Amino acid sequence: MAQAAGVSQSTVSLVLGGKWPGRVSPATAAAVHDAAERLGYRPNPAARNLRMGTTRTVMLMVPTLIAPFFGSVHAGAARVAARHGFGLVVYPWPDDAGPADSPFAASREAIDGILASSMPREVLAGFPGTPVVMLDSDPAGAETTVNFAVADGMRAIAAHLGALGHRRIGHVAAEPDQWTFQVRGAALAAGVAALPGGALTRAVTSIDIAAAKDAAGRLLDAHERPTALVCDDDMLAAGAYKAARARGLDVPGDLSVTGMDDVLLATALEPELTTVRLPAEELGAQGMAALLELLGGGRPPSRSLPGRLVVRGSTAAAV
Amino acid sequence: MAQAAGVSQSTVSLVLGGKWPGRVSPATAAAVHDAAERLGYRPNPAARNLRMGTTRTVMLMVPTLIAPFFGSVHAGAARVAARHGFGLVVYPWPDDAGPADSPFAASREAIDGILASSMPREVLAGFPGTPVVMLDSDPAGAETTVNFAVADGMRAIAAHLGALGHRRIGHVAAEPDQWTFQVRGAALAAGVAALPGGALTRAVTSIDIAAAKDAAGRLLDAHERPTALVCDDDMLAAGAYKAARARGLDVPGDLSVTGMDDVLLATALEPELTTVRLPAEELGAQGMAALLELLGGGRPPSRSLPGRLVVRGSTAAAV
DNA sequence: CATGGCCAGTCATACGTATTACTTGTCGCG
DNA sequence: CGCGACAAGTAATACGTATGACTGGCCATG
Repeated sequence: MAQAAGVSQSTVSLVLGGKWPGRVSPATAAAVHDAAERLGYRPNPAARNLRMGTTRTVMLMVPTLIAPFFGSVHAGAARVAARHGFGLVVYPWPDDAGPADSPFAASREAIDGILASSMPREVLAGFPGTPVVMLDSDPAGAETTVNFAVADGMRAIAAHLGALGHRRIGHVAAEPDQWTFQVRGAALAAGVAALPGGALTRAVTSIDIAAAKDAAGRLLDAHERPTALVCDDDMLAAGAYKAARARGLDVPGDLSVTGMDDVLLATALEPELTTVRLPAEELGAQGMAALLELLGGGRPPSRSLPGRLVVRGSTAAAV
Repeated sequence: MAQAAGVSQSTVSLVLGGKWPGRVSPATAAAVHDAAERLGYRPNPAARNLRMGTTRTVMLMVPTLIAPFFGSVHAGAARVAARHGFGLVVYPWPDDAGPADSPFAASREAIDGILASSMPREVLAGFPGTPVVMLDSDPAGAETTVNFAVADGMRAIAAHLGALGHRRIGHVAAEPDQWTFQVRGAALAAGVAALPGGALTRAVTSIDIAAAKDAAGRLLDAHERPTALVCDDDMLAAGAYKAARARGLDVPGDLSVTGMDDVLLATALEPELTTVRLPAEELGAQGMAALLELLGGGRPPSRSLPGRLVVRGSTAAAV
């Protein structure tokens, strides 16, 4: 390449690196660019970063990409990473793998940092010393976190239902192994307790439509049937709809239902779901920004992003 | 590191590389591993690949990761890539970006190959000389492709509806800018033509629930209302459900509806959707396998993966 | 005319690993 | 004892780029 342009390798580097404007004459620079074009030459990025000992690649760890929520997180993170010239490898954590036999064990050294969304802290054990920003996770840890203000969201739902006259409220709860679901549960309990005469019942389920249908069914079959079901996330609400229909209950005529997250599913359901919109893409973007700041030697603070109650057709006045 | 273990750098490389079993005495190997453990030392993967001029990273290009379908494709591709020690960067193509100003332009040289799913061929123009495998794309091109047998799927749907007595069939069609939708449309037309007395009407829509509702509504408001709506994908079927409900039509009592893909949404709808299951994860896995074979100097053949009709509650005998 | 400063490039080296070729020591065997 | 085979480790080099130090030419200034 150097001889093709009739200059030294150093000059090629100066031109193509672009960091030293004015360091090289326009004519020579043009010759280099021309030769590069002709040969289809591209600088080897690995060699480029060799000196600084960095890969300019970060890893996103998510439980799965099949849930659209994490697709949105990725989109936000990828946008910010790309703008800073960082590559982003995604890491869907397989259910059955421990830190040791994870499929990405081979490339675990090939990254500068980790953005972990909704992951248990243990999975980071395999990556000692790697800078980490955690999303949607317990902020009590040492790592910088970016979270949603889910407690506010749950309180807003409780207040919304309270204003509609609901008092007996059922909670279709996800298993509290994730921090966010612990918070959601506690906030809902507090919100319902704040209603005069408010009473909360709860059924726990895995995040699966059929399982949620069963759990919601248990609540609906109780002696004093709740007039509203608050679901920990939108997918669980789909199960609640099914349980209601199976019992001939109309949503929202006989039963109000709410979700949380506002993924695509929320508007696919009929009636469309009242839920709290969590800005997933913003979560990814702010998390990535924090991680890059961390990599740059900064000390980014933990943050919390507000959600917004979106009232659609699944809630109505209590009967 | 070398001196910490009391050996030469070469020996460290021999031990940690692991490619030369028996080349080094067990005692020395243990000493090296021990020192590495103590120092938290990890070989720099960039330097590792420097010699072979490869990055051991491939790029997945998808229109978006927010659609669960592409999440599944990614999962399959990531699994295979990881097993071969390849990193995988994901590339959601932004609607508004041309090849030039794409957010990943900066890292475009940092990859060995491209796996492009459901992407227009033009986006590859910015990556001359890079090995490519295309998924869900026109197999007429020069690249190796891995596709679904969507034509078979559509014919299976037509036959299923035909067996239920349906003759007037409406097609809620996605815009035919993607190859797969052209094939789906043609195959459905052929399948309906094969039914005695079969008649097909068509309304085109963007892939959006509200737009699909409008398109389905147009078909349902026609003089001779179709008794079944065939939708080009599951999300469009959600719109068809809405159009039916808005007109007081029961699914499947008054109207049968089918989708294609079998994403999560299909079982979240009520009634659950009759659709064709396309093995998205398998698509990603086979595509990645083909790409890795290509990178290894092979010439992988193009393939087509069969779908499978999944009959659920949204289809019934014609009235 | 001598000097110093700047411009445009080049030289040399460093980055961290893989690999080839070499060295050293040991052992077995004739 | 002499030789070759072999085991275990090291030296040297290559990979491709970034960058600080250096060089030669040119011009302006005194």
